[in-house]
Amino acid sequence: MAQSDTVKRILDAAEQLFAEKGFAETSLRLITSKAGVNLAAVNYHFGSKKALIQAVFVRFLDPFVSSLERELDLREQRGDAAQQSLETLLEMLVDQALAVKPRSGNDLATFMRLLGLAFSQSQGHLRKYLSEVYGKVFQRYMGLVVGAVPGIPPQVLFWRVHFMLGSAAFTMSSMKALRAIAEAELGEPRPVDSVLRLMVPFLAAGMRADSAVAEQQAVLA
Amino acid sequence: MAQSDTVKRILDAAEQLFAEKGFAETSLRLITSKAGVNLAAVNYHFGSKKALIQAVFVRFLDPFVSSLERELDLREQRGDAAQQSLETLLEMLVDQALAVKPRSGNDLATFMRLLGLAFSQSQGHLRKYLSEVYGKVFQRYMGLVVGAVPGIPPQVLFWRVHFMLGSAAFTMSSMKALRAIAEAELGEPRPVDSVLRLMVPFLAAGMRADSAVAEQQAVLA
DNA sequence: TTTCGTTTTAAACGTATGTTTGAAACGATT
DNA sequence: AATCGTTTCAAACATACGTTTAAAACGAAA
Repeated sequence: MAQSDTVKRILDAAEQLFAEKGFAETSLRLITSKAGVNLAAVNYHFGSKKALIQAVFVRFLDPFVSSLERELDLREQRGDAAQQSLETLLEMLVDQALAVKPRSGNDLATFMRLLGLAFSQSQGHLRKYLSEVYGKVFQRYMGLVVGAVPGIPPQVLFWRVHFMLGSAAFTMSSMKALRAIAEAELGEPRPVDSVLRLMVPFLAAGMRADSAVAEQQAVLA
Repeated sequence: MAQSDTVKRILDAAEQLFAEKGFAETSLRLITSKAGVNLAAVNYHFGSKKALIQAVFVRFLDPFVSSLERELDLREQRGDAAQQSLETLLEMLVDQALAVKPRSGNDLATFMRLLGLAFSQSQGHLRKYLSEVYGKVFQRYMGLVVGAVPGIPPQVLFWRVHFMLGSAAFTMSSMKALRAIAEAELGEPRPVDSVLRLMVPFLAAGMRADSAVAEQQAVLA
C-alpha cells in the first residue's frame, strides 16, 4: 500500500486514549503501544505530540464543521436563518453532532469527551489553533443564537453564551462518568443523544431568563 | 516560632500556581522556588504532591463548607428550609463563596478557578477525596435545590443538576480568560461577583424549563 | 535484480519530574 | 553549654517523557 495504515492506527489510538485520560496524561509510548506501531512513528508522521493532538481534532472536527456550515448555508438560502428559534438552533447543533458517523471503536461519548476537553483542558496551542481554524463558523453560529434571544443586553448575552458553553463542555466531557452515576442512582441511564437533547430546553430557558431580574440581582450587593 | 511559615508559604504558592497552570503542569520545583523554600520541604511537610493538592483544597474549602453548613442549619431552624426558592438557594451559594475572606495575594478569581479545576481537571484522587469529605453537605444542599423545582421527573432533574454544575465549573475555571475577552469585546468587564450573580437567573430558568417539552425533545429521534 | 525514496525499527539522548537521602542548621529544653 | 527532636538543605536517585538518530526493511520503478 502507498502508505500503511500507521497514521490511522495512531490517530485511532490517540483519540481513544486522549478521551480517556486527557492530553498531558497520555504518553506517546502508550499511544504507539496501543496502536501497535513504533514509538518514533508519531514524530515521523506528525512531527510532534502537539501536532498529533491537533490532527486528532481536525479529523473529527472537519466533517462536523463542514456539515454544520452546509446546514447553515441551506437555512440561509431558505431565508429563515434570521428567524430561527433558539431551540431549533440548538437542536441543529445536536443533530449535526449526531450525524457525524462514528469510526470503528469510538462511540458518541468519545466524540463528546474530546469536544469537552478541547475547551476545558485546552493546551493553549490547541485553543488557539481551533479558534483560528473554526472561529469563523463558531461566530457565525453564535450570531444566530444571539439573534434568537431578543431583548437581552449584549453584556448579559456574552456571559450567558459562556454559561451555555460551559454546561455543554462539562456535560460532554463528563458524559461517561455521569451516565455511570445515573445508572447507579436511577437505573438504566439515558442514551447519550437523549442527554444532549435534554440540554436544549435547559439552555434555551436560561438564555431567555428575564434580563431585568438578572441585572438587578447581579448589580445589587 | 514553633513551626516556621514554610507550610503556609508552600500552600500560598501552590494555590496561586495551580490556579494559573493546573495541577499536572505545576512542578514542585516551581512551587518551592516561588515559595522561597527548599524543594524537599513539600515531601517533608505534606508527604507527596497529591497530598499537597488536597491540602490546598482543604484550606479554602473548609471555611466555605463550614459557613455553608451553618447557613443551612440556620435556615432549617427557621423552618423555611424546605420552601426556599431556587433563586434564594443559588444566591446563598454565591454569598457564601463571596464571604470567604481572601488571603493575601489571591483574589476571588483564584478561588473560582480552583473550584472549577476541582471538577474539570480532577485527578481522580482529588474527586474521590472531595466527595468523601464534602459529599454529605453537597447532597444536603442539592436536596434543597431539587425540592425547589417541583414537577420535574428525577431523571431529568439529575441531568439538569449537572448542566448547572457544568455551567458553574466552566465559568469559574475560565473566569479570568473570559473577563479578558469581555473587556476586549465590550469594554470594562463585569466584576467577578457580578458574573456569579448573573448565573443565578440563568440557572434557575434552566432548572425550571418545561419538563414535558424537554422529555418530548429528548425522546424523539 | 538493482535502485532509491519511503517507512519502520531499536536504541539512545537530553531533559524534567517526584521523591529520597544524610548531613547540617536550628531552637527549645535540660 | 550540652542535648535532642525538628526542620532545612544540597545533592542525588529513579523514572518517565518527547525527541532524535542511524541503520534496517520495505516496495515500487527502472
